[in-house]
Amino acid sequence: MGPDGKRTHHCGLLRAEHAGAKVTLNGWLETIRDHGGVVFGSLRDRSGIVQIVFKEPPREPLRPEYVIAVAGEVRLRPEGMRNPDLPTGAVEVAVRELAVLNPSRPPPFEVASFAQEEPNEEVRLRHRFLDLRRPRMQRNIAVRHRISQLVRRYLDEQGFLEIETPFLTRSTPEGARDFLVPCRLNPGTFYALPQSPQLFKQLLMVAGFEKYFQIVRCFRDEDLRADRQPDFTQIDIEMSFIDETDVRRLIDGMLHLLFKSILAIELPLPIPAITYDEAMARYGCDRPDLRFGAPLTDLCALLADSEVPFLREGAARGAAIGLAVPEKGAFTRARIEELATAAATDGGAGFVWLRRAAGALSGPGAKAFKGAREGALVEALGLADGDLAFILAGGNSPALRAACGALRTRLGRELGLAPAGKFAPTWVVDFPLFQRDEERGGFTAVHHPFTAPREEDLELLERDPARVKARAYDIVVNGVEIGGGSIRMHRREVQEAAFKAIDIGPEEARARFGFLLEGLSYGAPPHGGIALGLDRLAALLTGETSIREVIAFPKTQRGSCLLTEAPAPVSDAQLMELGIALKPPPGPAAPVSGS
RNA sequence: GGGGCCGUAGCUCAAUUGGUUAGAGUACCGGACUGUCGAUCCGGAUGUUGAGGGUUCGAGUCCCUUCGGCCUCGCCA
Repeated sequence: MGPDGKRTHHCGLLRAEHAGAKVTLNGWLETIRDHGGVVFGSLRDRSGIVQIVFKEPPREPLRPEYVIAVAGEVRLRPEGMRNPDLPTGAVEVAVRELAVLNPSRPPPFEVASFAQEEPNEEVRLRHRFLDLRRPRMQRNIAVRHRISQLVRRYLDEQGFLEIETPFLTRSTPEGARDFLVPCRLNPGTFYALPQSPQLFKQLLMVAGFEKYFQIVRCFRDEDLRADRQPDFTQIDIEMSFIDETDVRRLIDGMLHLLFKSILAIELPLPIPAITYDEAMARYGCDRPDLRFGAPLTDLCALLADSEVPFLREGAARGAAIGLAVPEKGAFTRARIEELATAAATDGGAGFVWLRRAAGALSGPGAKAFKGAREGALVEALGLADGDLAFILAGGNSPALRAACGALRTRLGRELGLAPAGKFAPTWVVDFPLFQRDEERGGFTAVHHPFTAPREEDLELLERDPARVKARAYDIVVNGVEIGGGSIRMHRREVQEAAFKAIDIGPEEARARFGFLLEGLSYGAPPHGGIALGLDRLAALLTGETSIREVIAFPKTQRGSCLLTEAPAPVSDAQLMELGIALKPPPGPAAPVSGS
């Protein structure tokens, strides 16, 4: 070993062909197995694990997670002592020299590759540097890297330019809550961290770059979820002189490349599309999980003359839905009632349920389907033997659909209806442009206020905004929204008309988005784009259910980082410099001290 | 802001209906051992039961408050 102990080889790459080689390895000691006369260790670096052997006891104490350098000779292991579970299992390194580069305190949890007990997430996040040392996390982070690199190369080959946009920018109080950053140079003013580079990428199109992309951090101050962090990463794309199909084919190709490179799965192209209306009708959800069937079935016609009052009345109001799943007796009666009750409550409806077994219907709902109606129900729902069916009726149609959609998702999860390893990507298209704002009245943009309406709906913009369809598209895989985008309005008049439809007057539009309107009036080309959630994509491709598993340093549900303990108070001096005074915390007045 | 689950040794968990000194595996410390590979064997030490309050003869267990983690509804153009 040289004086610096630098490695000549990587642990996980040693093979029989290296036998006889003099090597120096650096890494972390995974385990130490001391037999008195002979001592074995497993040495780990990023590439993997190899066994090291000390024929004489090491002079320094060795413990798990010590960082060491060893020099010695690669040897074939004696016959019968190979380890078939290890890629390096045919060899071992006989150590002649050892240097402890750095000892380690006993780790709070086992880092070793064989460790089965998963420490709880709080402990993992508090010691994230150790958690990330575990093989699973090493792999996840490496896959994420692969995705980024593949995407960069793909888009570069397609002629895209990677262009950065500012993080310190202007608050545009549409959409999510902004994170604000006080500006010292102009007391009382604030930057906002971008919710997305939306306006900048459109202006880059005005600027004539034609094809832009960026793998970029976005910031939204909203509540967290398993698939939502306050700062998250988008693959952001914008193109000029294109239509919806161009964007979709571009992303089809990107996903095909990613699935092939990372999972060795050949996605059939083109990725199919379903309209928003169809998704809502069949799955009660705008991001349906198409890995399994169990579509919602409209039973209004079948139930129009039902003897059961609530079924008949629901059908008359256009709110009667049936749903069948291959349950095969997996649920208890109580569980079925629980699931149905929850859905019925959410949908403002009543319910019955029944089973089909040995060709006959049974269960509390069976008596509502006697005689001819039985066959009609079996056919309508495609009821097979072992199926469980829910029939919900009442309330209003959209609410009932949503409730049934949630029920379907839940049944899919609890019954394991989605085959493992299956991926069902789909585009969702023809979204409405606007939705009613229940709180404030009027309309808000479904996607964002820069999304173009369909050409044929332009005249509806003023007359009947609810019926305007958007040139927007979401890409959904296995019930997860991976990304979404739209063709934008590139003509100023259309953009202003759209603002008007969502009650943004000319002054307000100028104040908030003046620079965009300006840009649009100087020869903006037709353009559109999309943004994909890199975190969600990485979770999907690693098989993780939370994006925290593919983010090196994620935040908890309360938005704090358990490692750095951010967010944290700042000093009075810092606040003073920024011209910021904190209000006293709310709550009961502090008791008078003393006496 | 609402609903749900959870918090016991460094870690993963147990602890009967509220009842003796809160246990186990693992990690840790000491010892033995020349072919293990999650080594084995012998021995040892390890607790603010998240925190605070209450009920009770007695609380890990019941009640209230609070802190923290997770899931979820709202929210997330």
